[in-house]
Amino acid sequence: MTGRRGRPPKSADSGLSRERILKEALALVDEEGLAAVSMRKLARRLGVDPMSLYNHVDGKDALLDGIAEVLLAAIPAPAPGTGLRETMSALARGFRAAMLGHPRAAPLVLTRQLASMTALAPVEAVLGPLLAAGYPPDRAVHGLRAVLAFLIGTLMREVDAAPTFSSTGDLGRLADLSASGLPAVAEAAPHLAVCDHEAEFEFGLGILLDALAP
Amino acid sequence: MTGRRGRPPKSADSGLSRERILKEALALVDEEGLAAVSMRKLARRLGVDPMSLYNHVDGKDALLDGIAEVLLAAIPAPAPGTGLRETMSALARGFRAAMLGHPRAAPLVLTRQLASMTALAPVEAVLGPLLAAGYPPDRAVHGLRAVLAFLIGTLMREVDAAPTFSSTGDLGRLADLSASGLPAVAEAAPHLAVCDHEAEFEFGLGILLDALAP
DNA sequence: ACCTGAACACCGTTCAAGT
DNA sequence: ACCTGAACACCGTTCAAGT
Repeated sequence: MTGRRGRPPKSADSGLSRERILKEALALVDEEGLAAVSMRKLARRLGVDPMSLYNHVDGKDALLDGIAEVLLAAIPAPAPGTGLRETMSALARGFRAAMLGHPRAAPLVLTRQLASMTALAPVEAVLGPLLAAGYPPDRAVHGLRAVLAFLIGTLMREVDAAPTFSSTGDLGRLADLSASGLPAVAEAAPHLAVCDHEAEFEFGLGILLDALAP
Repeated sequence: MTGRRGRPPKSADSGLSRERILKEALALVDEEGLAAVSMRKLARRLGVDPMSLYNHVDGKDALLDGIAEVLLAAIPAPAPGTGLRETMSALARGFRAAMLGHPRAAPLVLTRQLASMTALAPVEAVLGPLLAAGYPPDRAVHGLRAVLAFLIGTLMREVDAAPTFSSTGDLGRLADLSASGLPAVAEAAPHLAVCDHEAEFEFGLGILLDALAP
């Protein structure tokens, strides 16, 4: 019984691991934003040679996918056995909360093609009640995707990564809108110049859930 | 009358202009994708020193914003005077068509914070009929934003920039889904493994328009 | 007013070498 | 198995110089 299971401490055991790398990468994104992420800077933060990262992660793109999966994994599974509407609503809220917890990293989830199976648990949680409610599988998938599209679109805006087509709340903007010469824009200017994300989210989600789970 | 309006051909008149730069940049994105865009490569294609671009464009980020505005400007204004539902539906289709015409550039529109007034024309076109139909301004803006969020989310998926949470149509995937051990996922696997974008778009848009413009 | 080229401070990744 | 550092082929942008 030598302990250590055949892993002699030898020399440069830096304690690096995929998990530690992803955690530090997420912290870096939270602090400095996506544009600031580089393999070299991340290595510096970990006190390690840049090339060491490649022993645990497949390159920069795989690193970003990894961060996305960490975020995705934070979505809580809804309590089983509750009704269709409650389940869908809880999942949507969980998704939103997970993204708003890391707004600068959220675009990684919202804009990347993720191959992972990580996200299948939420899919199951939505699809189950839809099928149980009598939806034929193809319509259930349509419904799932419609809600997902709305979620992605709203969250991109909340996270400041999507076009508002009108404003972000600064004051000069209100004047611009009023003076645009477009009558409807001018009339709605006070509302275009602000965005209550919470209300926006509830409004859209309400429409979709009314249609899918009345 | 000297003609030439005080612009002597002098020397290195390269014929560069903001318009020519943006056009070539869009072509570059169409051909090689967003990741391949660099000031230096773009300059090479234009037969010009990289730094010359900075006389017409404010840097790489402004260049990307410029491309996005070119795309946005391609959305046709809907015929005025038609009904609420027709107007919203036409605009949604026009937006979608403009993005699908340049799928690799579309993320620039869908994921960037655009300060431009370029997009106010479509906003006016939607808001006008909503207000005329008796919507109070705040609810009209809610409706506008809900549709926009759905559009952004669906288009991100169509353009392969968003997570599907299940698949992209390859065949190994279907097997994975069926064998996932998740009963609802397995039952819906054939539908999760494919995505008829047209049908998906109509389904979601239909729900929203039914709620907003019945 | 517009164009140029050298220079600076960065990148991601390959490869050969170490332990 | 994991870590290192030199090297390669790139980046965006500043600045001084040209016309």
